[in-house]
Amino acid sequence: MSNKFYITTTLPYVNAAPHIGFALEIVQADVLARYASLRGREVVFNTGTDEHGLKIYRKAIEEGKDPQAYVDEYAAKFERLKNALNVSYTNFVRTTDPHHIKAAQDFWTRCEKAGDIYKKFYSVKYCVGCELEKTDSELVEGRCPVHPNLELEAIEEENYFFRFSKYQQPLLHLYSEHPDFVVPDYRLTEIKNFVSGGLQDFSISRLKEKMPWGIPVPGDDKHVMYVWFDALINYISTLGWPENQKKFEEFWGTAGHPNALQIAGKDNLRQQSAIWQAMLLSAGVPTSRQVLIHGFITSEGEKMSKSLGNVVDPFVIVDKYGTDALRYWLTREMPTFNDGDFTIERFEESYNASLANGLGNLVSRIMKMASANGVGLDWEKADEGLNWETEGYAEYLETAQIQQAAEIIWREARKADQYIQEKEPFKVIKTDPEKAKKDILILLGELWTIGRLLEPFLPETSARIINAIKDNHEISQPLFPRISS
RNA sequence: GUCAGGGUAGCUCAACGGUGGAGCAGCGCUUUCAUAAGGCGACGGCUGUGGGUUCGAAUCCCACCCCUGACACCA
Repeated sequence: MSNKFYITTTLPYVNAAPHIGFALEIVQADVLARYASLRGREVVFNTGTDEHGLKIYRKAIEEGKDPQAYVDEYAAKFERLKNALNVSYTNFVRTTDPHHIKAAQDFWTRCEKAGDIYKKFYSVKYCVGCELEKTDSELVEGRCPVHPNLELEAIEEENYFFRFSKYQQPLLHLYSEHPDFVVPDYRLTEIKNFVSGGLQDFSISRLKEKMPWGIPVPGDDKHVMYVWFDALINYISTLGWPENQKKFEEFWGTAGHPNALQIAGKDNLRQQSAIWQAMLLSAGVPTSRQVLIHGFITSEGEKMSKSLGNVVDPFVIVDKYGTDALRYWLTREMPTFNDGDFTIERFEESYNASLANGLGNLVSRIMKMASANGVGLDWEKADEGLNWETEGYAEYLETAQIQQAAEIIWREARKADQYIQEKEPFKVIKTDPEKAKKDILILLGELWTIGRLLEPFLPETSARIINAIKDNHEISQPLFPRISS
C-alpha cells in the first residue's frame, strides 16, 4: 500500500446552499482521510466548488451580479461547511482558479492531439415559450412540460464532441481488470451494463456568444468548454497537474499503481466511473483506483424538496445538536452505500440511545470512578496496547465500510458497560480496593481504545475523551446532554 | 417497456439450504459508579403472494404483486 493517500469528493455546483447530501459525502471522505492519516499515511483530501456553466451564469445575471462575484460569495459559503462539519480537507479547488483553467485547457489539448475531439453539427431542441434549450429528459411526450401547446424548434449548432464511443472496450477492460473499481459491486454492474450497451460521443463545448461563462477552448475563441468537462479535471489540477508531475504521481498514482480514491453520489456514477475515466485514458493520464458510490438521504420517506418543505439543512442540525451528533448520524445511522431516511424523531432517538445514554454516559461513569479513586492510565504507553484490528475495524475502514467500522466502537462501549455491571468496581472498592482499581484500570484502557477508534468519526468527542484520560478528570459537562421530549 | 436491486419483529437491518437473529422503541425485574443513565429478562415474525425442487427453503427455481434506481448531454 502506498504511503500516500488521495481522496476527493465531487465538487458541488454552487447554485444553491450546501445540501445534507453533500455533507454525507464530505463526512464519509473525512472519515477515510482521517483514518489514513492516523495510520501514518500522507493525505491529500480534495474538495471544492464547481463554478461555471449556464445555470450559474443565469443566476448571476438575474441577481444583477458579475458571475465571478457571484461564485466568490458561494464558494465562501461552502468553506463554512469545513467548520460546521469539522472536515479535514487539505485542498479546496475552485474551477475558476487560474491554475485549474490552465490545466483544463492543457487536458483538452491532449485529448485533441489523441484525435478524440472533433467538431460536429448538433441539433438542440428549443422551447420558444421558455426561451430555453431543452434536453430529452426534460421533455414530456416530446413536448415542453411548461408549454405543451408549442412546437419545439430545432436549432443547429456547431459544437466540439468527445469521442466517448472509442472508449467502450478500454472501459470494459478497466472494469474487468479491477473488480473493485466501483464499490458497491452492484454499481459496477450498473455501469458495466451501461457501457456494454454502447457509447455515444457527446458535446463538450458551448458557443461563447450564447453562454460565455466557461473556460475558453484552446485555439477557438468562439467556444467555451461545457461545464462538467472542465469540472472533472479538478481532481488532477488540484495536485498541480500537469506541472508538478512528481506530486501528481505520488498521490494520483501511475498506470500500474493507481492510487486515487473518489467518492460520489449514485447520480454521479456515470460521470465518475465512465466519462471521467475515458477522458483520462484519452489524455494519457492514469485512471482512478476506485470510485465509492453512496446513496441519497431521504426525509420523512420522501425525496427532499422545497415544495414539500422537508429539506434538512446541515447547518441547522449542527447548531442545535452539535457537529459530532450529525457526524454520528451520517456515519453510523446512515447506510454507507444505500439510501437512508432522516427524520428528526429517529435522529433524536438514536442520539439519546447511543450518544447520551451510551457513549457519553459511559465516559462519565468511568472517569468518575478513575478520578475519585486516583486510578490513572499510563497513557503515553496506551497506544502500544491499541489494536486497530479490533473486531475488524481496520479491515472495514480500508474497504470503506464506514457504518460497519462505527458499529465496532459502540459494541465496545456496550461491552464496557457490561463489564462495570459484572465487576461492580464502585462496590468492590469498599472491600477490596486493589481488585477494584485493577478493574478501573482495565476500563480506562478500554475507554482509551474507544476514544482512539472514534477519532476518524467524531474527532472532537475523541479528543475530549483522550484529554479526560490524560488529565484524569471527571466529566463536568456531559459529552452529549440528553434530549428530553 | 428493458435491465438492476429490494420486500424478514412497531422501526432500521442481519441470517442467503439445516431448529428465524441484533440494535432501537414499548413492557417487567434490578444496580447506584454515571447524563432518572447502566444491567438482566420476557414479549414480539404463517420471512410480499401462489406454485415447484429438496429429507429440509427466508435462503434455490417459476409466476404474480408492490417499492427503488438506471435507461445519456442534468451538474
